[in-house]
Amino acid sequence: MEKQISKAVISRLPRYYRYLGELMEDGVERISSNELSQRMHVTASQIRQDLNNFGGFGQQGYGYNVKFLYTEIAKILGIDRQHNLIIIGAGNLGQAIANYANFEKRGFVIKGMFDINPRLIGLVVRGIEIRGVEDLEQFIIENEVQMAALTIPKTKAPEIADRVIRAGVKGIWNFAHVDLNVPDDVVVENVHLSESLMRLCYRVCSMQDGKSGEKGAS
Amino acid sequence: MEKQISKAVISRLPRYYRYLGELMEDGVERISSNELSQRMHVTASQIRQDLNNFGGFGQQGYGYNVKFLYTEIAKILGIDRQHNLIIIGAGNLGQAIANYANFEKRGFVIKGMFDINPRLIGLVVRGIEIRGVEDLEQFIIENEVQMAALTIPKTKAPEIADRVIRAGVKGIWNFAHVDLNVPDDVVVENVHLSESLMRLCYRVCSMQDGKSGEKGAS
DNA sequence: TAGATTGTTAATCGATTAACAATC
DNA sequence: TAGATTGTTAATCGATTAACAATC
Repeated sequence: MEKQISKAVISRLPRYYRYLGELMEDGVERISSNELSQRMHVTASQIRQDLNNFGGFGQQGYGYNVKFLYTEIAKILGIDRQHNLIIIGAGNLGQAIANYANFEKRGFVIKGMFDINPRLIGLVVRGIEIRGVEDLEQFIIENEVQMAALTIPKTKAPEIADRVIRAGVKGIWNFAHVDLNVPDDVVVENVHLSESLMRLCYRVCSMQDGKSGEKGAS
Repeated sequence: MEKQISKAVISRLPRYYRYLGELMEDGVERISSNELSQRMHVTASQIRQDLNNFGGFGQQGYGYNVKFLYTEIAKILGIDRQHNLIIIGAGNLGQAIANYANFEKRGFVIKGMFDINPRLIGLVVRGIEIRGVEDLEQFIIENEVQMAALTIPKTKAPEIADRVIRAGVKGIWNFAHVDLNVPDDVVVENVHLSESLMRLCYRVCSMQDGKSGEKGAS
């Protein structure tokens, strides 16, 4: 059994990936953990520690090759492969995700969109036809759909989650304000926008109530 | 100087709040840390520890009064007060936020929406007119806007952030894929959707590569 | 009172940071 | 070789969990 990587480390990887992508665009070839740490406002120690969970990507006296590290992190995250995705809930949020072009660059292919609203069914968003949820199971199987984004109300989410999981979906990107119970071999990534806004609210308020700074990283 | 509350604690408060709200809807009057811990899949110890950062809300032998705790957490989060909000970027994501009715329940009032696209300017979303960004500063001052949601491309975000901050905004809800540099008295809450999707991807992939479970909480 | 459950201290666990030998 | 910077171990720090006295 391989060493377990902590969730804290995983959640930092996409940010490293983003910074490395920008460095590549700027034509930077190599970078030291120290330089990167200053740009990212983290410690160099943490960067080296994080990366070494997955292997020695650097070279003493030189640092890290930006391009190489970029592709290695892509491999670690699994975004070097293709992932078939569907979006359930074709409202504004669902359409926002469908329209977000960058996802396709990272191997995420939006295979279909679904809704229960008859007015939306048949519409085409970014070349993707909106379907009724009747077709869900068959579509998932036929298109080897691995992940589903749930941009639907919390009342519908648990039932729809069960259905897509039974049809073979392994990852749920959950925007509904509810915690989903899923089997051990399925993962849920929650995006609870209202909770995010409340956290912002807390921080704004405690700032104004005179408490100086804050603890912890963003 | 008051004791600093760790970010980990803060980020759990909205979830407690959500569960307590649901308990209220179900007509539950009191709950013990133990019962709540089972529903939420956290330890009872953590619940008591978290709440005691802010005061003794419970009663020995009884537990916690659901309604009381609910309103106390609202006070802690600052969502018992009104907060004026604007949305900059009236695309799908901006509109999704504007349409999300629940925010208004929690004291968040969307005062205005802004965009640079002339096609969108003048349109009305949920009773809110979309304005051009020329009017930004004046609008913020006149409407006592405290927070701004940035649903714009990463290229525009830093400049717009600077402008709203200069006009008095204290909290930025940042959906752009860029890290914003802000003064000490301004807070940024990031919602980086692409990073969230990458985390999901990692977890789906490592699940499939045979590694059994995971560490840490969602 | 007896039972239940909190508030809080102490123990454990994990994550971050510091330090430095290895090595390019 | 000398200088730079990693990989990695050890030290520190913080967060979570366990335990239990206080108390309703």
